[in-house]
Amino acid sequence: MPRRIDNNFNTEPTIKDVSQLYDVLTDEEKEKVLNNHKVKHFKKNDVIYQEGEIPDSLLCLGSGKVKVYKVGFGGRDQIVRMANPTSFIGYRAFFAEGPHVASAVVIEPCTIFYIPKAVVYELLESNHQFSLNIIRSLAQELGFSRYRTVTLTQKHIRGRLAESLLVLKDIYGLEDDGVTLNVYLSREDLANFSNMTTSNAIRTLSTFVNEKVITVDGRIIRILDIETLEKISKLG
Amino acid sequence: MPRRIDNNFNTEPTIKDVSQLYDVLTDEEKEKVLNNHKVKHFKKNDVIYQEGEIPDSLLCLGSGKVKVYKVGFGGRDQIVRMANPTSFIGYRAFFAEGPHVASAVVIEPCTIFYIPKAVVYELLESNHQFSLNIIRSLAQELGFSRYRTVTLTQKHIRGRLAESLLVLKDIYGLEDDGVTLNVYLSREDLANFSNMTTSNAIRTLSTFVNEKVITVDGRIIRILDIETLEKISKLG
DNA sequence: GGCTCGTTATGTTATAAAACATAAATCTAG
DNA sequence: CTAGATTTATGTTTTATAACATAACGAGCC
Repeated sequence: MPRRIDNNFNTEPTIKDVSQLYDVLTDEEKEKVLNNHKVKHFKKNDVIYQEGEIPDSLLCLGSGKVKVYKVGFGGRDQIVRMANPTSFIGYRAFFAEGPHVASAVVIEPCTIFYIPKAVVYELLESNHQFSLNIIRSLAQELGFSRYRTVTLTQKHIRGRLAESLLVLKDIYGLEDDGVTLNVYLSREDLANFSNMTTSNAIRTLSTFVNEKVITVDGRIIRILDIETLEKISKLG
Repeated sequence: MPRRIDNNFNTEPTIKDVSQLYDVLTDEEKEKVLNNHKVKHFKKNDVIYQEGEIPDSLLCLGSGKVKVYKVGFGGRDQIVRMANPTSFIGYRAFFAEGPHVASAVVIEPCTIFYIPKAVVYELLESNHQFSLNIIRSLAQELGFSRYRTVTLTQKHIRGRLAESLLVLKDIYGLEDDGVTLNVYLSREDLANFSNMTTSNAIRTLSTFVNEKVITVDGRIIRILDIETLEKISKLG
């Protein structure tokens, strides 16, 4: 497989990049956040948190890529979210004040900011715009989750996989060439994101290649014909 | 079919009953809400809101029962929520500041309180505990939605229907006899809640009756053996 | 009382997708 | 550089569930 391009090699992120948080704070609040957060680095396949753990900090993904998945019944996992910078991760459990009900694992090397619970709750109290941002994030993610429930239960395999590729494009974008999906998942992850077996993900990817909708080179996927891909996604 | 019992015949609800809202307000804020809300009544099968509409008020269900569903691809609807008093409805779209992506229809006669957008945003600004309640609600509902995504995609028909019956029991409870589900859905609604065809909902209900797990009398469902029902739900 | 329409019930057939079975290709570690 | 493990690929069989087809039942209406 060709080398992956590291888009962040020259820009080590800081918590100031988390605009959802930092942009709405007063100078005093910014000071508090800057002095009261930790930075951790994770490498590929590291576990960031696991189902059952109780969160004690709010986590922001500064750089890298993360999958969030629930362990299913027949052994198959369901990826419920693919997170991109700079968004909060594990924040659903944090704000529900309960345990994580999914696990987060690194797809691409990550920088993660940890803001202690007490600090976050002080911010929620002092800064209603921050609260509004959290509310809006949760509301949008709930909308996405319900949409996915319907598509994952009702669309056929081709539609589900096509949709997943389009969702990944929306989340991570394309590389400079305008066709290469800027995320490299195993067939198994792709299957777990699309609610199908790994075999069927492989098979269906192959048919997309045969139909000249995409090309596949290892884990690198190039979208050749996005209109057709959207049509496949729509028709189910 | 026997007469349905109206649990609210002697208690017309008011907005003061919406504890998630009213209990955290200051006297001044209570006054504002009391003077600035509308009450509407709906009868069975009425549409409260529809996919695509833009919400301009926050809605609270004072009494009654509501189904929230998304129109699927193959014509089959997916019920994404069954709402009970006294909870907010349609609030996901309201707080995401976008259109409704699902429709809400009355299952049992409803009283609904409408609080105008401007008033809600004033409250969010002045009362951080109210914001926290909204955040917690959304976070919990997102957790439920993701859980359902996994069960609806991975459990088999029996497991899905068993789980739906248990979820309905958790939401609406049982009648005084301790066995009768306190909600009366058509087989079609039950199917749309459980991601299956109406035929299969009918068929599977019958097998549960044969196995003496439940009894069915029209739309009245009695849970005879909840341990077995939980086992069926767990095993998929 | 008989009629119509929506709902419930049940049997049969078709099919999408899982499960199973190998094998080839690729990566990883010693 | 080789050996083992993991991932990808592809063909075959099995099965869960949708789709289809009637029919019985019940509620509301003339």
